[in-house]
Amino acid sequence: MAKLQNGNELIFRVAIAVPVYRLFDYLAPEQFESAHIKPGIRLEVPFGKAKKIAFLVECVQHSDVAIGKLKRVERILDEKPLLSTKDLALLHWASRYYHHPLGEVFSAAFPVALRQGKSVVIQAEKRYALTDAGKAIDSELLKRTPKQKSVLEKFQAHQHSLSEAELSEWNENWRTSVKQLVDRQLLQLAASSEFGASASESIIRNTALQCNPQQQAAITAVCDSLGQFGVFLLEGVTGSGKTEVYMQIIRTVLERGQQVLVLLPEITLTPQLEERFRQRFTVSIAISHSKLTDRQRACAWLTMQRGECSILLGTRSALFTPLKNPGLIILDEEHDASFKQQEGFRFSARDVAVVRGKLLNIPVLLGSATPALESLHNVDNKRYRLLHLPERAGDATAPVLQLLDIRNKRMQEGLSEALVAEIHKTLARNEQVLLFLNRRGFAPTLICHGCGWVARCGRCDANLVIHYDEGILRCHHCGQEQRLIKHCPACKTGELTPLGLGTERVEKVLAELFAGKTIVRLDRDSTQRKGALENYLQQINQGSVDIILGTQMLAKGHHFPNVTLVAILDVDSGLFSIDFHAPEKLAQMIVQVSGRAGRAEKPGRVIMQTRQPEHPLLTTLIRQGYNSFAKTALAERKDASLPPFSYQALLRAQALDAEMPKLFLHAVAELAREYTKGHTDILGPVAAPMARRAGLYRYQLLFQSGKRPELHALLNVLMPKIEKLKQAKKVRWSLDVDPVDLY
DNA sequence: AGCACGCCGACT
DNA sequence: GTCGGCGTGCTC
Repeated sequence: MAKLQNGNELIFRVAIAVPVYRLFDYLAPEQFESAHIKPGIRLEVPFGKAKKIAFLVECVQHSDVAIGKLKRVERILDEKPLLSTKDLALLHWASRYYHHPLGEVFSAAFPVALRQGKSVVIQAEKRYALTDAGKAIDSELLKRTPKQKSVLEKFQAHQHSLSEAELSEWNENWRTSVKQLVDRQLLQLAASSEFGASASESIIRNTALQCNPQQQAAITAVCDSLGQFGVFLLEGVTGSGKTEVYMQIIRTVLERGQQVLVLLPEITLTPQLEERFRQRFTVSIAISHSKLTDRQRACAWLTMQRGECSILLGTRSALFTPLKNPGLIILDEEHDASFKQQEGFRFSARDVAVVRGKLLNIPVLLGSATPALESLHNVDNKRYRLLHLPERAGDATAPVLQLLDIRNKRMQEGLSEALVAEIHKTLARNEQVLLFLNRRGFAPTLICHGCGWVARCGRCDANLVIHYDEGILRCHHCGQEQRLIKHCPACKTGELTPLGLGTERVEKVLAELFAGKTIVRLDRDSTQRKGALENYLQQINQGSVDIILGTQMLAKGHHFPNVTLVAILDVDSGLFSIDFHAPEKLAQMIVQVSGRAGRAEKPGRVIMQTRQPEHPLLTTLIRQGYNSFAKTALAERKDASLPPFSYQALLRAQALDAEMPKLFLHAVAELAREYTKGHTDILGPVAAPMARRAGLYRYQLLFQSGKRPELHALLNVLMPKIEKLKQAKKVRWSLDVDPVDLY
């Protein structure tokens, strides 16, 4: 029934993943079942020369486009929408809030396979489990078939089934051995879904740990609020037992027959948590992050959508996964900047999670040892409820933080004599040392001792970083590389000298100073190889490593129980950034790195080398802790009318031409001034902190208002006009609502 | 984002 | 005389 009663054709208004702030109208397909026509269904439509997948937004009777120009929907792909009405409302909200085209927002919510129009019938990946015979057998009996023996041991070490993906992650060549073990009836194909454990069957596998009163209070607070919206900020230092709190709350949610979405900032953190969850819960757990194949992600998405799986563990992009029976959203390490998407649809997974929780009427649990200032502010204004875990669980004591004044001290490649002595003492006690330096490579600068020439990137406003191991100079911003040169290209005579410190360089001096000790360097360069990080972590935890040296990567999640001394080699570099977020990020980094030490019975110490021993950020943090720092920092933000006491949106523009981005933003600023009525400040345009990157010149324009509605009202009128601006066609531009870094 | 249309340089 | 460079504009 394509015709309406009045003789007009029914119009399908759809969203398509193109960077255009507009929906498209189509004629209804030749034939369709009107009962199936619900917002959110996927359609195949002709678009320009190509066919595209579109998402139905609404059906209307009239189109502003001449009827003759309308094309017809080619095919209806779904019998019913894959997203609930509430999740569709969430996407509409996100599109409006982030001023991003609805089609692209829809696209972000779907896994690639479904975005491309694939059918929802996707083969789930196989899982294998031990048979009773497999559980009972002594693996030594298989010593003549070592490959099968090791596979068997892998299964026996876990109490649960393993998926094809997990096996591949462990060892690429598992298939033959698994097949042989299946033939010997030691392994079997696990039930396609472990979910649906009948009520009589237990959801949990092993018993929960004993909780302290604060943990218990947190568990009770969230559990009492199940079935209604509320945001909880679970603040607990490393080792305070946040994960145990999560697991006990999850158990209650599962017992209610509901699902849980757990978001983490990084892929590297998923295996640990997955393992703990699998040890605890019998229900099936889906995983979703960018290192998985499209099929695996689509599979995780669909099993959650159908309610065949109870827990989803994923990164930022898993936020939009539909839940048949939503019960709870957990977002761990909520302060982490990785939750903010930094390109395209620039959403904050934390903020969208809160809105989703509100729409679904379920609680949202945010966890961190170092909550974002914004979240603490939301506690102050009663939007979030604080759940505090002040103590370290068990007997572990908190590490002692101290500043090491290195002014006028003799330094050897960034290491003061005092620090070297401390490292020696620690190693003598057979304990591990962890050194943190947030700069990879050998040295950040190559300078000519003769004429002052510096190796610069030809495409960015940045110096090339020396990577001695690879014999190259590399730009850390655009990735461009060139061979490491020996002679100055400018004066031809001068000697080229590395200036500054990177992890490679510190590693080299450590090898000299602590000859005979095992040193492991953990940074993006040393862990590029698949499985390299896991390998190193295993070595470290087995105690075969004495000194661990690394970047950022060390600050997140991994625990090093035998580390008793942590040193932050260069804390000062974080003190002088132009970005107002820098002190917050630095304080979080210090506390997070500190959390790596002193977990077991051995107390930990944290030494920070500084030339600013009186710096208020450092002294407040050390003497009074993160919360006092946060109070001070929030007070400063308030005085300066910075977020969270004001609201920002940053318009960025870049182009090959040096002038166009500035001209474009000037035109926008001029337009904006016509509409703002003084409620919103228009700051700039100014050159971006890195004015040129990957060959493109970059400018930015900041909008800031004390009232969010004012800011959004301005952006609402501005965006369509920006799109039509003639200068807009000569630059690449993007809007970033609530920017977290001003680069 | 794709993809075609369109007006200026080195090739059979 | 054409092939093709990527600037510009459109997609219901």
